[in-house]
Amino acid sequence: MSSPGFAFTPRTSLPGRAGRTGTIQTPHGTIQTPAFIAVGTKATVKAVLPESLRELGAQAVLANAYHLYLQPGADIVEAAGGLGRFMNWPGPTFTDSGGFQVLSLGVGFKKVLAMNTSGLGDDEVIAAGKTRLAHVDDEGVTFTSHLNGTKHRFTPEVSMQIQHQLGADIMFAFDECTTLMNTRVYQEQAVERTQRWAVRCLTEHQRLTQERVGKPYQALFGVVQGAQHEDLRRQATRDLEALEVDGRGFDGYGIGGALEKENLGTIVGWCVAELPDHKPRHLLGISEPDDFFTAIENGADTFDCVSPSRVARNAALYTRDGRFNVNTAAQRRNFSAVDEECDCYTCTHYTRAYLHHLFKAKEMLASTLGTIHNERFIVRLVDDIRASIDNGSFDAFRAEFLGRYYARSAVDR
RNA sequence: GUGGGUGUAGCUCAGUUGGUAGAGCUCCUGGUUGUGGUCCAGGUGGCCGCGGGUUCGAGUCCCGUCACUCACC
Repeated sequence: MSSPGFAFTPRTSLPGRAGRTGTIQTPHGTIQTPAFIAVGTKATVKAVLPESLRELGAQAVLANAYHLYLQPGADIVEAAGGLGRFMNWPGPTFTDSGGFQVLSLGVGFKKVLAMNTSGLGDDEVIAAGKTRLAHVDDEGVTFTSHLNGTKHRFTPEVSMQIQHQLGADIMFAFDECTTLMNTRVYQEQAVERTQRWAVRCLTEHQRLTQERVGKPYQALFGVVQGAQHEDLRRQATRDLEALEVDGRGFDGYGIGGALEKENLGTIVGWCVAELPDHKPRHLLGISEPDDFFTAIENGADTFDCVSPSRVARNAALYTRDGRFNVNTAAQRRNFSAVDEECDCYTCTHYTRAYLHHLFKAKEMLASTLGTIHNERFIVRLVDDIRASIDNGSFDAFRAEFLGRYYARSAVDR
């Protein structure tokens, strides 16, 4: 059953593999896939104007339900006319469910190593100076706001209500993200919990969709967990795909959770193998150049990641010859572009020496120019991969791009 | 001129009863994968103003000296 205003149409397939190009149709425009979705957690891609985002080729923006619920509040965004209207982004929008915050506010991703989190008290310290701000139970998650310490409770229903108010074209089901440190037993429990939550998300989503007549259709993606375990991943995917409420299932899927570089392609492959061709697959939180090729080859269609913008704000910039820090002494008198082959606003108007100066002087424009470049670099890379699939040169392009990017001659990056 | 204070890393300073020096910032180099990120980690860098003395040993105690600074003449 097709959904009004939302559809995915595959175009070209990668011979012998799951990779493909295609088009996602949303009420606010189309997305050519594979595509990189810019992250604007708090209804803004930090440091850049929406006009700049559009100019650099971003096709869509992803915001976060947890952050916008806390500030300014989902009702405000709704009253403004929805996320896109509110932030002046006319194109397609996504919202994440807040599920990831179960992890990032909970055990603290990569901040706490090998700590057994079960059975700890309420205010346990999870790292030097860090107090655990989220606790999971079977019904939902209790958060302590990182802004003002107030208590909040997210359930699948609450997340869906918030996301419907935010009004993004594509929403994600509320899930529990785990780490590779969790035990197999815990991973099983988390997957089961995520599945039960998925049913509730879909049910609430259908209820809200029917209730909100006249509003643009909002698509809902289920999220696959299961960490590095093949049986869990496959079962979780099958269970999600089998779900239907009132004759309607998920519109697409997110692949989330614990992923390592080494098994990323394999894990995406397991999930994709259990999914139908006519629904898009979003890989959550990935943006390293080699990861794109691997994930796309194995069937991922869209990506989102904070890395390009976060890293840019700390002076790390991408080039065809690898990433480098523009705030190092070597760039002080370098009057060439960040990347001579880049067509972004930053590279066509400014020099490394100028960016070096802006970063050293802690000027705001440093973040803006750096982010414009990094977002463009990543968007373009994925665009180029898409083009390479369409014209049959994927493997050649991969070999050329990665060979150069990771060559690390290091001499004059 | 007299009396007091201060001289320790590029900068601002800490150095306990004497046991061959530390912090923050700067500087240098990394890192950042569904944003708890104006952030994290590591590193370079000192004949402790200078010269004597006491002591096994002095940034620490004593004498002298220079510089800066405050107050009073």
